[in-house]
Amino acid sequence: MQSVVSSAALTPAAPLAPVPLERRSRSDEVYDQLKRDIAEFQLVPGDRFTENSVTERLNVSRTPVRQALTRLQQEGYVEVMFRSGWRVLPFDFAKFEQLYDLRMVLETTAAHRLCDEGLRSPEPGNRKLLDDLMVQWLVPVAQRSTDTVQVSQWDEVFHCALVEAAGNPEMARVHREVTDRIRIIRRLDFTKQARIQATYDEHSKILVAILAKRGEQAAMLLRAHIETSQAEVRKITLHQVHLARGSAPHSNDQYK
Amino acid sequence: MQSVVSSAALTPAAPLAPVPLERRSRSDEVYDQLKRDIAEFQLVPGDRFTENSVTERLNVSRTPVRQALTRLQQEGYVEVMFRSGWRVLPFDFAKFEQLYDLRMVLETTAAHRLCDEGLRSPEPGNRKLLDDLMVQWLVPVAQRSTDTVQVSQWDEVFHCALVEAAGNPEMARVHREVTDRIRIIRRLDFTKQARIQATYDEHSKILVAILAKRGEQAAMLLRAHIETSQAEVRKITLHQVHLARGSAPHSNDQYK
DNA sequence: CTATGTAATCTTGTATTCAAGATTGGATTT
DNA sequence: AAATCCAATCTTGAATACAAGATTACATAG
Repeated sequence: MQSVVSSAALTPAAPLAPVPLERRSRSDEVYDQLKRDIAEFQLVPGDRFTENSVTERLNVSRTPVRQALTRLQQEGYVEVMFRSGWRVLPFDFAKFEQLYDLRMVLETTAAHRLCDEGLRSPEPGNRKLLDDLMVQWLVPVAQRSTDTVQVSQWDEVFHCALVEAAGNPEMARVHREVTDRIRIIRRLDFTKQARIQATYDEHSKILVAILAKRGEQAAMLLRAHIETSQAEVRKITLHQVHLARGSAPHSNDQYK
Repeated sequence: MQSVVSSAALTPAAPLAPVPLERRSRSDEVYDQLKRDIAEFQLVPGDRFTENSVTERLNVSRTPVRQALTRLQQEGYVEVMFRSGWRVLPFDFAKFEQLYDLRMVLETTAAHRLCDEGLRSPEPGNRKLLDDLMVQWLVPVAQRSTDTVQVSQWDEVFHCALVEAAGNPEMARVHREVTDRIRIIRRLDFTKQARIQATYDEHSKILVAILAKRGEQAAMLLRAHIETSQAEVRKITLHQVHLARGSAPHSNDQYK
């Protein structure tokens, strides 16, 4: 029990990717479910709810519910009101602006590094990430998807893969957290067909620039791409939020 | 309402500063205590321990202990082994490299923005942050502190303030998390007097460059400054860790 | 009708109990 | 002596019980 230290302390932690079968606890299930509910407006920003409402709906005890809520609170999705219930944090547009900005910093940094990669190690694994993106986005117009939900998800994957390919897993992790946080608002932006075509066009340009090792151009295109989304966010109204809520498969009164 | 929220998000989780006005639960106390124990080598990377050992030492029930441990697990400090205890994650030097790298990206971005601030809003509050730094670091050699612990803490504050002054609270929050994560290794780097003088010199140069709105130079100096620390990290040996452990006020066998 | 005081009901924070294995130490067998 | 089996002991995950207030519904007084 005692001097495991000397040997263990130098041993690098096990690689994250091949974690052999993660143990999924009830807390994890509840966490994922609640996060989904928030992103899909089952739980509307500003809404108040109690631990028991979740308990009854998901049919688990309060313990895993509380663990999940604590995690979500830590990550900035909900807040607890002492002995007076929980609520989904109301929309904070300033915070979304900041998150979009942070996203831009991380992604443009990644773009630059992908283009300077000749100076570093080639990283075959990351190379494959990029190749997959090429295959998916550099396609004839006729082969482009028209499914807004589909393209919205692919868009997330595109940007995450870009950062992951840059080779700093911690940076990628932070970027993924940011992606999670803005998902709720990003979804409202992806309703128009025009945005879909623009997304294909812009992603293509970005990939071509990276392929040509033109870092500054790639960064500039990314910045413009993200700024477009950011501009859309500023047009989001509470009315739209309400509409999205109505379109949800189930109303949220099961939380009341 | 949301003022409470934003203030919470803006509250710097300073090393020792108690979070103001917030309701402090037992879980929070345990969380802080355990985090301190890890940063100060009361709990050594690789060490295994049980929930009950913490329970007995801090004289609280398992519930708040578990909440604190769950948080620490989420943040990458400890891991749980199913029905077989917990352990402090062993040193992962690759991860420290990545965190230093991320830190560099955030801080150089901040430096650039502080220099381009003429184009943006002046932000009087952030201006004061910078002024305070000037007062603290731009002093005659005779007035420099020689207390390694003191300077080590001030160094953290310096870099955090720089990022905060850049005006993106979310970016500052992420930077603060990174700062927390590398504290354990940073401490080992700040034992030599020579590093202290170098720190004063380098911080001075960085501030002067920012004052002169020379963004590229400021970023370059920051990069060099952080790379120096990063290089020191590569020299850290387990022997040093063991020494640091021995110098801790209490031995850690109270966890056994 | 309005305002107020109060008791019943909720709600979260913490402690305790129960469940399902994992670990361990020792007796037993080969 | 070495290996193996088995029961007692630990350990975490989840459920439940209890504590300290916060909220609410309602009766009552003005």
